[in-house]
Amino acid sequence: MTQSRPRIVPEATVARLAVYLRVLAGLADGGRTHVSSGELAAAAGVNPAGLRKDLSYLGPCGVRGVGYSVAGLRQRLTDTLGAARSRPCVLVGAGRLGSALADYAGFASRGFEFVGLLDADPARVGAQVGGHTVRPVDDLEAVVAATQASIGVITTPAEVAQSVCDRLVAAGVRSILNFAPVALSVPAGVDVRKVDLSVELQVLSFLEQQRDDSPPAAPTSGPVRAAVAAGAAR
Amino acid sequence: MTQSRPRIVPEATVARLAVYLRVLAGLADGGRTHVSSGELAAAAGVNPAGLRKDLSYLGPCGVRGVGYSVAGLRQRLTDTLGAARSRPCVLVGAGRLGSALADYAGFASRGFEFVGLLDADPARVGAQVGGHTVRPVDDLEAVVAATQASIGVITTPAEVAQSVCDRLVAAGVRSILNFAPVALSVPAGVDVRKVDLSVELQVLSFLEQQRDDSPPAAPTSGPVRAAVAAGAAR
DNA sequence: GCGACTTTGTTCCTGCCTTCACAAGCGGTT
DNA sequence: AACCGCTTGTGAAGGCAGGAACAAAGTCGC
Repeated sequence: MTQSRPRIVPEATVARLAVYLRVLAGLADGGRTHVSSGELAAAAGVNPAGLRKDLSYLGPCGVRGVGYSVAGLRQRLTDTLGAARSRPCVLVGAGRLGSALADYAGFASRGFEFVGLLDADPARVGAQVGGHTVRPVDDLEAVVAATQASIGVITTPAEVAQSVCDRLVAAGVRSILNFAPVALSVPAGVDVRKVDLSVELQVLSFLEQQRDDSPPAAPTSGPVRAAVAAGAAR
Repeated sequence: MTQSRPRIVPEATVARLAVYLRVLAGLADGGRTHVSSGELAAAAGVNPAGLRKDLSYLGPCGVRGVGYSVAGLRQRLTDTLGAARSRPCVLVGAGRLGSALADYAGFASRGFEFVGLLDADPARVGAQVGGHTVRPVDDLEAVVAATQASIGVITTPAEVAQSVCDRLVAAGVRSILNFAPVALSVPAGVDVRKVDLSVELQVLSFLEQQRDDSPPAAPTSGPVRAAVAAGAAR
C-alpha cells in the first residue's frame, strides 16, 4: 500500500513477477516460510541478480542474510500485479482454443473469471463451457456492459478479429489478449498482447535448421544459438 | 542455398520473419505480386525500417524503387525458417488445450504435422483428435523413434512436465514448446520455448491497474506504459 | 536518353535490458 | 557485546533491440 517510490516497472519485469508469484504459491503450499533469491530464481528459471533487481522495483521486500518472506512477498506481488481483485474477462470465439482457455483452471485460480463466452456460429451458441453458456456474438456489447468486463480475449478466426476488437474497444474494454494471427490496431489507451502459436513453432523450426547446418561451424562461439528464451512468450 | 554471408539472425527477428511469411501468404492468395516495406510492415504491425533491417539479414531480396517480390520473398523466408520441409511434432497431454492445438489448422498449413498424441489418462487414450488417435504416454519413446519427431509440445499439468520433457529429450527430441507453467531444465543443445497463458493475462491486469492509478499523474510522459508489447500495431 | 521519383539497404544513435561485481545490513554465535 | 557468514540491494558496464535519417539503385515518364 505504501509504495514509497512510484518507480516505473519495465514490462519484461512484470512478466517475470507473474512467474515469481506462481512459484511462491507453490512454496507456500509446501509450507515454506522463507526463500532466498537464488532458490527462487532457480525455480523461475532466471538469473538471481536479475530477480533481485526485479523485486527491487517494488522497494525493499527482503531481509538481508535471511531471504524473502514467502507470505510477504506473495502479498506484495499480488498487490503490484493487480491480482488482488478478480478481473472479469470476456472471450470471443468459443472454438476449440477458446473453450480450452475458458475451462483452464489456471486462470480462475489467479483471479481471472470468464463472465461471458461469445461466438458467431449458431451451432456453438448455447453450449456449456467451463460453467458458462455460449452466447451469440451480437450480445457482445450487452455482455460487456452488464459484466463490466475489463479484459477481452479474442480466439476468433483472423478475418473477424479486427472487427471483434473494435467492438470490444467501443464497448469499453481496454485490455485485449489476442490469439488470432493478425496485428490488431487499437486506439491509444488500449493495451494488446498477442500470443502467436504458429510463430513459436516456426522459431523452433528455425533453431533446428540452424543446428543441422552449423555443426561444421565453430561450436565454441555459439553466436547463432541466441539463447533459449525461458521467460515470457513475447 | 547460396547464403553469401552466414550472418547471425537475432531471435527477435526470427519471430517477426514468421509473421512476415504469414502476411505474404495472404498477399499471394490475393494475387499480389509485389509489396513495399511500408505496406508489409503495416500489415505485420511493425516499423518499416525494422522490417527492412530484418530482411537484410537474409541478404538483398528486394528491388529498389519497386519493392519485394511476393513469391520470391516468400520462398526466401520459407527456406530461412526451415519451413520448407514438414516437421513432425509429438504432443503430450491431450487435454482441452492439447486437443485444441492438435486440431489447429494453422499448424498443418505451415508444415507442422502432429504425428503422435499422448496422454497419461486412460479415459483419453483412444480418442480421435485431429485425425489421430490418442495413445498412452508409455508409448512416448516408441512414437518418437518411429516418427522421427523433431518437435515436442508439452501441454500436461505442471507437475509432470519436467519428467515428460526428460523423456522427450532422452528419446531424441531437441526442440520443445512448453505450455506447462514451469521452467523446464534441459541439457545444452535442446531449445525450449515457453508459452505462459496466465502470465499474459496478469501483465494485462498490471497495465490496467497502472491505468487506474496513474490518471492523476502526468499523461504526457507515459513512462509506465512501457509500450504495448509484442505484435501490437502502433 | 535523361531527369526525377520511389524504394531499398545501411549506418548511426538512443534507450532498455541483462549481467557482473561490490558494498550494506541482519542474524546467529561465541 | 563483538565477530562472522550469508543474503539483499544497488551501481556500473556491456550487449542488444528499435527507430530515424541518409545514400545507393532501379524504374517510370518525358
